[in-house]
Amino acid sequence: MIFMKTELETKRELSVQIADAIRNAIINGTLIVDERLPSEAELSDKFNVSRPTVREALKRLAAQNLIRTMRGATGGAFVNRLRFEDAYGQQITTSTLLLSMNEVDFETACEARFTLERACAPLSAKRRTGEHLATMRAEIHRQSQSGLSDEAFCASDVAFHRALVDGAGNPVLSYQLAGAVEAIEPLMNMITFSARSREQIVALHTEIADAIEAGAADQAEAALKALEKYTVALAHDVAARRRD
Amino acid sequence: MIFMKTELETKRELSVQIADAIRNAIINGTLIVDERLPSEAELSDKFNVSRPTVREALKRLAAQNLIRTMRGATGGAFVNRLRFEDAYGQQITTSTLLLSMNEVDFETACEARFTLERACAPLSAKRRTGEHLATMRAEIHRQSQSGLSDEAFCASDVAFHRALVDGAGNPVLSYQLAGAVEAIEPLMNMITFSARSREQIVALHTEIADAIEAGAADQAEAALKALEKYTVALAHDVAARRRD
DNA sequence: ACAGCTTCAATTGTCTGACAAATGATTTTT
DNA sequence: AAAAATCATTTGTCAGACAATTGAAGCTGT
Repeated sequence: MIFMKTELETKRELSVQIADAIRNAIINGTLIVDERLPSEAELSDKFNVSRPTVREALKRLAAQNLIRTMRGATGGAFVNRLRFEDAYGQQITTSTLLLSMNEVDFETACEARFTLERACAPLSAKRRTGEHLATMRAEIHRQSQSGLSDEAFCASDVAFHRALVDGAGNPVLSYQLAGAVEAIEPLMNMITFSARSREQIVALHTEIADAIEAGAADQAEAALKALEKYTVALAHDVAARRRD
Repeated sequence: MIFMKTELETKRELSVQIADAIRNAIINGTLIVDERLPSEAELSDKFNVSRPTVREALKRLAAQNLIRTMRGATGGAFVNRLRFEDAYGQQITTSTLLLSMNEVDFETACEARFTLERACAPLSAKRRTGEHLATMRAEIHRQSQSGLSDEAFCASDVAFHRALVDGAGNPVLSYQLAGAVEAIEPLMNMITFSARSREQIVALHTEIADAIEAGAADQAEAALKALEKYTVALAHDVAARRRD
């Protein structure tokens, strides 16, 4: 069995130590994907702690998506295959909180997001499929409809940019960018988009989609740069109006 | 008080529902940084569950760095200010597991990493401080010493590239890149670096540092591109030799 | 032999009640 | 006034119990 009857350190909480031990076993490959961990009763034996303590440790791991648990005779805790989609959620929550709690100003967040996104543009121009293009066009169309709430407009904006990033065909990039693109949405939601500014954004989105379709990386990067500049300017306007 | 005596849904586990409720309160600002949550006893009352169940919920949140707990008369659970440094660790663990569990090939991971890193180069060329440069030079020096283990060489490589990224002076970028740069290290560790290839890498690092120092963004990007190409080639050699 | 039903055993989910350990506040003592 | 002892509160840990779930095993009727 994986875990010897080992005595743990003192000082730190037992559930933390146990969670660490299991996490390390997962990371270094001692426990492999879909492998079943010992039952809670067995683990309490192995680590010489009570079942509630073991459970707290397992809940810590579950919160990180490292294990899943199921009840029943064949149930138990299993090492989870961490999927990109699952990781998106964590990434977005963490990034959102980081921005809101550390009072990152809009400009900094915007710079990070567009810097990373521009980096994806050349790959996307080369590799995007028809589906990516279709999504981008569809979102542009949605954005140009009147009567769209600011939230819906922002959500569509996110969808547009994710299609652009996904077009690069690199899941690692998509994962990394998920945080950057989505975390900024709450900040964007503070902006009120006038008909005039929506029009401008739609025009830039169209320019981007055209460039991606044509395989014109430079053009896409330039349009993204213009979009960043315009977005920051909009945010400044809002801030200025707030001060009045 | 924040949480009304609310009845929860059925089906999903209670500790998950409670954790979600508190997490949402943190995200939407109902609970602010450093605010103290009700004691475990109070929470069990509020949610009509037992204390172990409340504790499992709190441990889930603690695993995500959303709260910290302290014992004693004035202790309790407090909303944690999520710091960038704390988030680095999570990001790296998650990214590492994503790569190893999803069998992302080296080339894809490498492409993502260098694509993002190249995006940081222009900003770093503009804003890097003397300290960033000094770190880069020091790591280059370390890398050129003989008798360095492959692991130490890789670790120094990571430190070099982090200094480059940090030079951009955008904490959001640094955070995002931490995962990309560090997660690839385990994959890099499978490469055996010959004296010849170390020499080559050191030369490219020097080229990068020179370009950053001179504010020459294009040159830095070109050198990074060359480094990516060389790294991928090295990995291919290793794979080819393995097949023999 | 096979399909459907019942029973069973293992496992997680939840509860109760208790005690230990830590720790700031309070009181007492010097 | 300073130091020491005490206290109250809160988290950490434990033991034991029962409920709920669920696949497996066994049984039954055809």
